[in-house]
Amino acid sequence: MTENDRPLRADAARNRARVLRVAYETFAEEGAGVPIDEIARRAGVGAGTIYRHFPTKEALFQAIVADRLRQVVERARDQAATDPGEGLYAFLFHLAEQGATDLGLTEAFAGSGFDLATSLPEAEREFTTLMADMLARGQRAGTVRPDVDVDDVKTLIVGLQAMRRFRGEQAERLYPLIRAGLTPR
Amino acid sequence: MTENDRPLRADAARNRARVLRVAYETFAEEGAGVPIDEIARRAGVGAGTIYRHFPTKEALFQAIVADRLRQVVERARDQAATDPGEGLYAFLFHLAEQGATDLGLTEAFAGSGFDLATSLPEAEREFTTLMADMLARGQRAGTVRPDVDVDDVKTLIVGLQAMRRFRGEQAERLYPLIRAGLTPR
DNA sequence: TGCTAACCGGAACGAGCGTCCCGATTGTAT
DNA sequence: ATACAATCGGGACGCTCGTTCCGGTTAGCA
Repeated sequence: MTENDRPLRADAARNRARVLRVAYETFAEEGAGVPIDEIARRAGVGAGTIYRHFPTKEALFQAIVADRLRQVVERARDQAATDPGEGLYAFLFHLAEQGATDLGLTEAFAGSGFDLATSLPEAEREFTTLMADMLARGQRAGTVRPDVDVDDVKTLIVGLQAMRRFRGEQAERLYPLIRAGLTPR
Repeated sequence: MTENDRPLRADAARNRARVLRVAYETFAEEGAGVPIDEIARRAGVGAGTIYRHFPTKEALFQAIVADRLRQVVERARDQAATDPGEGLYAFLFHLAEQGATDLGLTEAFAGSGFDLATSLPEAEREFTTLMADMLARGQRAGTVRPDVDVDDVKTLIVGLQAMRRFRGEQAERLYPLIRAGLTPR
């Protein structure tokens, strides 16, 4: 019960929203390593203002990642409903593209100094469930090998995002190849 | 011509070798981010001693990586000579395994704050040539798709090492899958 | 309008790390 | 054995960055 229901003062609410928006962009561009002062500068506030809304830098990063994950999961749900056979592939490659423009998300998946399952267990569980679902659908539709499991898909996501992050658009050339590897012979 | 041909004093030579050996192990375990003081402590010397042999931490890291690359290339040459069809696959998966126990090497390939082609152009060229060679052999032997090029292989290496590094042995389950993707249908 | 609690910016603090410096030590040539 | 130059260890310095603190400012209510 650390909740505080009293509504924020107008300026405080404005600043909080501003910080969130700027932090979102900044983590995406620079990754989790960016200094708090840089986010404060971009948002036009003092560092103290950020710390009044988020107890640590880590907490701010988590808030952003949780939100980002929610978006990704939502999108994937639509994808899966549309085409069971393609859902998993569309999701994988979409995630890879996201990783290209969102360094923070990539780091969250890779787990560099930040364990998703520990920090955001709820979001992680939702994400895993969704993936299991899409995988099963693909396997039923015959577009995905039956011997692939959820952990394999998670591993693949890490690899795909690393390729996309470090090798740029060059990585896209490998998507068909990955798909071929996942397809039953 | 920044060379200095005068032989090192006995203690200096001993320390230099000791630092190289310890730095090798330490970068492998902890990655390029490990403090110089930690390497100095493990080697039983002062930080100043390291700086007398290597102008910067970066230079020490480069020296280690260059050596590591040389080993990898040498091993790959043997591999390629033995079995043209399997050479590329053996090399890829060997590199992935190396990445598991050698964080420094992984970082060098991924290019996180360190561009191989710029820092060690010679080693990089040799590495690239070897890869092109193995790729061509595999394609001639019919075990590798003809539409794959050297850049694709480099991208794959980044992905494989990321998988191995962040997902541990779990990554090995995907090796056959990657191979399937690379094999002509 | 005036009061006050909430909020603000940014200076200050402390920890971590790369690099430099210097008085003490030691290898080596004579 | 002696002398001197090379080398050594580790403390000092400067910088970055997360976090805290505080004197000044402002929103919201009476």
